[in-house]
Parts: sequence; structure tokens; C-alpha cells
Amino acid sequence: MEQEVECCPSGLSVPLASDDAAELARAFDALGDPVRLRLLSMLAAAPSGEICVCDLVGPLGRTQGTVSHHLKVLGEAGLVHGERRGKWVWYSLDRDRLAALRDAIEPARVASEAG
Amino acid sequence: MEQEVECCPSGLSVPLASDDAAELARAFDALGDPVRLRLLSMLAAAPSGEICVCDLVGPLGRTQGTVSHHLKVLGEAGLVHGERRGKWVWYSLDRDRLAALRDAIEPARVASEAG
DNA sequence: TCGATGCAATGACGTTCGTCAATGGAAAGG
DNA sequence: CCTTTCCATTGACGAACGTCATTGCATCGA
Repeated sequence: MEQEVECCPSGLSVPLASDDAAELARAFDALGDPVRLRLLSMLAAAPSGEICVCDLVGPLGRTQGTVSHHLKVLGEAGLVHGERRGKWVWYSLDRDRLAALRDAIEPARVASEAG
Repeated sequence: MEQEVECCPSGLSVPLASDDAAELARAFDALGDPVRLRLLSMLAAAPSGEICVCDLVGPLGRTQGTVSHHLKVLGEAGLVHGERRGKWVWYSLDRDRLAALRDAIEPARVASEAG
């Protein structure tokens, strides 16, 4: 039944655990959309480090509802943080989280050692 | 009709162009799946730097067809490279491509300057 | 040449995603 | 209090995704 060992010893295991992979995948999936990447680029380029939602809608060419949706996705992935200040909500990058993702795709490791 | 400038000067633009965002998004989207991340982790941990498909199927708990599909996605994203060697196909990481992605999410820039 | 083996490609099915229009809710001003 | 403005949420729809079963194709051994 089992197809025996044919090409390799087959003693291989998966360095990255399923749970860790799922969490990482959620974050990268949040980065896997052009609108969200452009959104992040705007936040990264903001001199003050934060931007009001009303200024994100126009340049992106998307509805306010759509932009809000993407901000929610980014927020749930821990990539951005929104703060209500009076009448408007200001969003800023979570640079630590972004740095963690960057480390996860270190070519030599690819998240095999999260710590 | 237009809602005038209310909270900000609104002179903002999007640092990351649509085309660049689309290409980057395709790559990150390829990373946005647990199976693919675990697949990459196996490739990254391989002593020889490459693994035969037949050794990827078992540990991942997915059908051969499914694994092949994910490898195709990763290949189209430029993250892995497959080479037929006799009877089997061996896959290896594209570490340069991975490094480029890592640089793209530099917290201070977020791909605003690709070069 | 023939059969067996391993990877890739295809079709199908259910789920998730991206988008918009419409609605809801909080905050400032008259 | 009522209106306006702005952001968040919901519902709906089409498109894309992840998975599997099946089929196709190339390779190796007899």
C-alpha cells in the first residue's frame, strides 16, 4: 500500500508548526493586496507617522467603505493601529510587527525559528 | 458636491505605484497560506538546499496534487525554482527573491522606494 | 516495447475575498 | 435638539482561492 521510500530517506519533518504558519500566513495575507500595500506605503511616508482616513480615500481611488475594510484587515493582522482623536480617526504603522514579519522571511531560515 | 478639505490639506499621494503594488502583492499573497509557508520552511531547512516533491507530500498532509498546485503558485511568484533531474523534480528556494521581499517591508519605507 | 512510478494539469465544489451601496453611530456646530 | 460630517459595519454579488479526484505525460526498469 504505502509507496515505500523511492527517492529519499523521507525522514523529513516540517520545521514550521501549523499554528505558527497560520498566524504568519494571516499577516502575509494582509500584505497580499495592492490597495493595502499602497495604504501602508502612505502611512510609512507620512511625516508625522499617521494619517486621517479621509486623506486615504481620495488618492487610493476606493470607496470609503472599502478603505475602512482594508484598514480593518490590516488592524486585525496587527500591522496598523487606529486612534480616534476628536472627530477623526488616525492610523499609524506598527513598525515592530512589520520588522517581525521581515525577520520571518530571512532567506536562511524562513520562520523556522521564530525566537 | 465634493466634500472640500476638512481635516487635512489632502495634498497626499501614494508613494507606491499601482503596478509595483500589484507585483509585490502577488508575492506576498503567495506567502499568505500556511501550507506554502511550511513548504518554504522545509526548503529553507534542507541541508542540500533542495527537496524532491515526493518528500514534501507526506509531512504536509496534503495530496500530491495540492502540493503541486502550491509549488506552482510559489513558482509563479518567483519564490521557488523546480528542476527535473531524472525521474523526480527537485525544488529550491530563490533566496534573492525572498531577500527582495524582506527589503520591501522595511518598516521605514514599505516599498516606497524599490530601487 | 510494455508496465509501473512520480509530477503536472484539469475539472469540480465549497469557501473566502474585494468591492460597492446602504445603513448605523459617534462627534462637532448651530 | 437637530443637522452635518466622518468613520465603521452590514449585506450582496462576482471573482478568486484551496482542496480533492481524475487524467495526462514523462521517466525508469524489465
